[in-house]
Amino acid sequence: MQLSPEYKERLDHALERSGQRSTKQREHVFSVILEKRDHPTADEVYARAKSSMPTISLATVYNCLETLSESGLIRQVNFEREPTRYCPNLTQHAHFYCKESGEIVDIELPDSVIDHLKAALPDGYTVQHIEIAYDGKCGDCHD
Amino acid sequence: MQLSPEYKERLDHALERSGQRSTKQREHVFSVILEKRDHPTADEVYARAKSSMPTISLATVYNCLETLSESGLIRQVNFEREPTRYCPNLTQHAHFYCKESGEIVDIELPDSVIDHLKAALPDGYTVQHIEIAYDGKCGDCHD
DNA sequence: ATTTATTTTTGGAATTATTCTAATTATTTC
DNA sequence: GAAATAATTAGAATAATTCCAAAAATAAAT
Repeated sequence: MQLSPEYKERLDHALERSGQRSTKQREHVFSVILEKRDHPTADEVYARAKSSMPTISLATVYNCLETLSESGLIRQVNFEREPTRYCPNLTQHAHFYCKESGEIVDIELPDSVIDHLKAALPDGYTVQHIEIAYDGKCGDCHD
Repeated sequence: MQLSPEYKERLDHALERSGQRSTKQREHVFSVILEKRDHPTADEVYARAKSSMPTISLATVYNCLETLSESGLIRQVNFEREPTRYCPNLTQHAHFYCKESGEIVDIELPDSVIDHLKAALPDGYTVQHIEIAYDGKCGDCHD
């Protein structure tokens, strides 16, 4: 429930870099996301955050998630029309959504795959981000 | 504005296969999507559909897009939290979203790329679909 | 062919995730 | 510590989509 010194420092630096203040709420939301390394929705983050900071509001959770994303400390993950989820894993990875269990699993991707994907683009295109989402059935959901 | 015989047949077969009826509205929505091969939202489809079928309702457009998707005649495309778009290109392809022009471009992907992506999955996982969305700047938007 | 049963369409209301607003509170700067 | 700036809050507003119940269309059964 407490942000480790190195993450606290990372947070402060990232916020400073983008000209924003370090606040109790931002720190708390960040710690909530780091604590259980899954892919919670804003509502879930709100529920978890409230348990040790009962006065925090949903609007603030949305605000914090937004600033954390902008500062590059977390990532947003979207599946179809479902509510946006938030992810503290900053490495280059894709997401696998298991239609059976609802589980979302990070899939680490070798650079070579990304290179191949970039090579598929027409000349003159510059890429900022590639979002890759699998769906299917995860290992636990097989017989 | 008129569905060609081969597409009419394809529509009827696909609907029959999934136990649904062929209706004027479904046919019309399908033709609207095929006519201009871009990536319209439901609202845009509604606007285009109304011009030659003024009585069609937005709810029906949503219904038709849903049944066409379920029958495998069109695909849904999602970018972040933006409204769902619909795409008549059924080949294996990704989408490039140009942040400058808003343009969405189909990117054809060689099988090898898909194979590499599948290979990145842990053992025991089965994939149903892989959604790949690039964003960045397209060729037209460079100096 | 009519009747009966099943699907679709329709317009509007309801839902849901998210954003906006204006007032209050906290943080930084002078 | 006072003034300026930024962040938080609660609740209202928004926007895409879905739900609903009645009317219309299509198919099946007599």
